[in-house]
Amino acid sequence: MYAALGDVAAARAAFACLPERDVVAWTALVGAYADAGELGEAFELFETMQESGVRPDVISWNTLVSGFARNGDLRAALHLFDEMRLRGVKPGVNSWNCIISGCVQNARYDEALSIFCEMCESESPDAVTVASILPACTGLMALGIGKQLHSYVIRCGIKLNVYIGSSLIGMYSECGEFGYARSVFAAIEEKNATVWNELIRSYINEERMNEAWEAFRLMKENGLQPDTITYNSFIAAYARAGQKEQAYTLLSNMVEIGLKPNVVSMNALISGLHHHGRHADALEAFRYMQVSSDGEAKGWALPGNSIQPNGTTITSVLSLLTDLRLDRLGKEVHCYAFRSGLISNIFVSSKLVDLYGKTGDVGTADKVFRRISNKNVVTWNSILASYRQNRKPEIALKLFHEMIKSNLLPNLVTLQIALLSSGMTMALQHGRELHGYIRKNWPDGYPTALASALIDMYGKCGKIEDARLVFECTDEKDIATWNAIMSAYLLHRIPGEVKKLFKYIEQSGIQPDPVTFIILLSACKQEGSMEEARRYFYSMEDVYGIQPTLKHYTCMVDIMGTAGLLEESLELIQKMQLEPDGCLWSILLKACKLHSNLEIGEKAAKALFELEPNNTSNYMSLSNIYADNGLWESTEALRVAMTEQGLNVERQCSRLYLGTDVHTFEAGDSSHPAFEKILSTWNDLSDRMEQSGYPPQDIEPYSNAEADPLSCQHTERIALCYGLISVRVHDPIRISKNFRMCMECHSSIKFISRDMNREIFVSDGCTYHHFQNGACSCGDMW
DNA sequence: ATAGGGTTAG
Repeated sequence: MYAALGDVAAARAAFACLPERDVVAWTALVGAYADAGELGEAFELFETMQESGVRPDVISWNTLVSGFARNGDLRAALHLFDEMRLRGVKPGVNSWNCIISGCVQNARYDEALSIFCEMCESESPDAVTVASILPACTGLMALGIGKQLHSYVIRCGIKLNVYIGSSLIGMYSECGEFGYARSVFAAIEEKNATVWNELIRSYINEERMNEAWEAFRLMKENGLQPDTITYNSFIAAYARAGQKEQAYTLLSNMVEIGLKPNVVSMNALISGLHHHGRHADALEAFRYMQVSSDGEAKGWALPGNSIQPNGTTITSVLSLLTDLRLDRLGKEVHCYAFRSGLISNIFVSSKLVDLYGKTGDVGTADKVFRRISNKNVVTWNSILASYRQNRKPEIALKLFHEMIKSNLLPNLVTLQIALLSSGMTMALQHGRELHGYIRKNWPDGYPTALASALIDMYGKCGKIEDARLVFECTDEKDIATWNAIMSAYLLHRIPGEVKKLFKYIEQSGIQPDPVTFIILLSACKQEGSMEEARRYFYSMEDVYGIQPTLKHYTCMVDIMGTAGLLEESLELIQKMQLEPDGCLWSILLKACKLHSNLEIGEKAAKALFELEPNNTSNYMSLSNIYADNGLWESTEALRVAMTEQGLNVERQCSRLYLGTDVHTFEAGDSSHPAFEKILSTWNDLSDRMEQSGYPPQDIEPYSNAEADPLSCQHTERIALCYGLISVRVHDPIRISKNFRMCMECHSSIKFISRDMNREIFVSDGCTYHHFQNGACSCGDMW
């Protein structure tokens, strides 16, 4: 009795008074401790029972197994289940039910199903088994197995009770089989609130709100009171639809009829509104339940109620703060997660890695990542994406290999990030290895999303033919596939092919997306065909119903500005319905420089620095403009202004790819073992350039270690020299650097490509240069 | 003495 009441101490006292302790008494005590979550104690009692000569029977084992499983230690539960069989105790149907429901409760649906199959070899599943395994089918969207279980229930004459019935409705409704869901509902003789809730949810899932409310009314008519879960389902529906007022009305309705909104109600509000893009409203909902640092409730809208955030809350909120780039509040939530222990929730910790990665603090992202003990694929994907987004793709690739070594299987997202990272670093060999891996794991054709990522990778690695091959071999092309091949041609400066591909798109009736037009407009820019760009730009809305975004306007300003139509560009900016951003102004600024239009140029610069006072790259581009015009004093003034504002400029560095090895050359760093050789190689080249009549190269590659961070520090020359020494003669040299190349480097590499007869690729964050025979694919425009 | 359903999340 005490065990059932959850009073462990009383149960223990009662147990101590027993004159005789049989297996039933011992097991009851073990169960009491297991229920209380005191697993260590439960296990010790189990041992003590055996030491005192009482042999555990099958129910004792079941008690222990389910105790561990329910308290989240599935590993131990599985181990005990094996141990039981090793000790010659044959598991009964109940034992199988214990371990299966344990797996399901821990969301290990695949494991649950395989144990279920094992069970079917020796036992017949009963009503409890079916009710336990059905949620696994729902979780895996395994409609086929679910249907088989349904027919098993009918065939064996198992009564369609509320447990099996509600699980079946849930399964069918989750799999989109609403008709089946309704007929199961009709077949349940004694319906309870759960069954009605499932029916309502099936209507909500089908977006039939009128029927959902009709069911709500009928539920009451049949004498069943809607409960918190009923209301939460409606709240979630309205929040997802962005209907904040309706959702809040339901909250107060709940309170009026004496129901307490719980943490799920609030989570539904937060995540629903967030998904609908109502970020401010979602944040407001969280503030209602926010807890201050001393643990006191700051103010929950409904008096007398304070709802503690749980793992789901924190996950949703972190996701929201990431989208809003509110890293300061994110840190507060991080502290809260730490204090409350929610940090051990894998959803929470993965989201934290995401947050820090997306807000540019990859160092903290890495620290959080390292401390996660139960890393899964999503955790790894988060850290890989963080490094990639923070322009450290070579670390992303290194971690990818670490992940493989730790025996975790990469998923589609992992492979996408790895391919993107390979493309970014031009790590062709990595990319090829990934391609091999993908072919091996999807022998009958891989998902289209991976095809697009492969096309992107080959394009960025300079292998346009391979990109084309993957494109041609992809049967089910979606718009992303087309965009990928088009942007590969764009990268290789073959705008004619981009437009040709778009013609196919038009002819085959595929709907282009906003990205398609960015690529198209950029192709027009490469060709300098302004009229065509205009036509595409206006056809977006008129023909395809796509609203131009800021990026499209930026392309247009770029093209028109380059063509010298500065007044018209400014007009376009002023006429558009969108707020111009820094990027748009900086493009206009560049065009103004090109045509020496100081008047509009100053307007653009003023707007730019107002918008992004802390963006170092803006100063970079302005500095480049000054430098190109020989305005050294202005460059210096800019550098002083930046120092005064405490801005740090990212160190310049170039990377050279040798197979899967990456050599990094940072500005001012002469620690490379081949330093002397690099220097002498450069001196030789310098001499040869001078003899050939190239303009004198007055910049020593290592001389300006502490120099102005805004001027090019020519790290690509160092990388190139090392490449000339170490890359096999007929292999291309691949370099990527984090800043735009300067004019001098560009012309000297052109020279070297002819003089040394080498193929050289340089990606400089602005564009992609392919040097061959003294020419560059960028046509000297970048 | 053991086992069964529903709302929120990447």
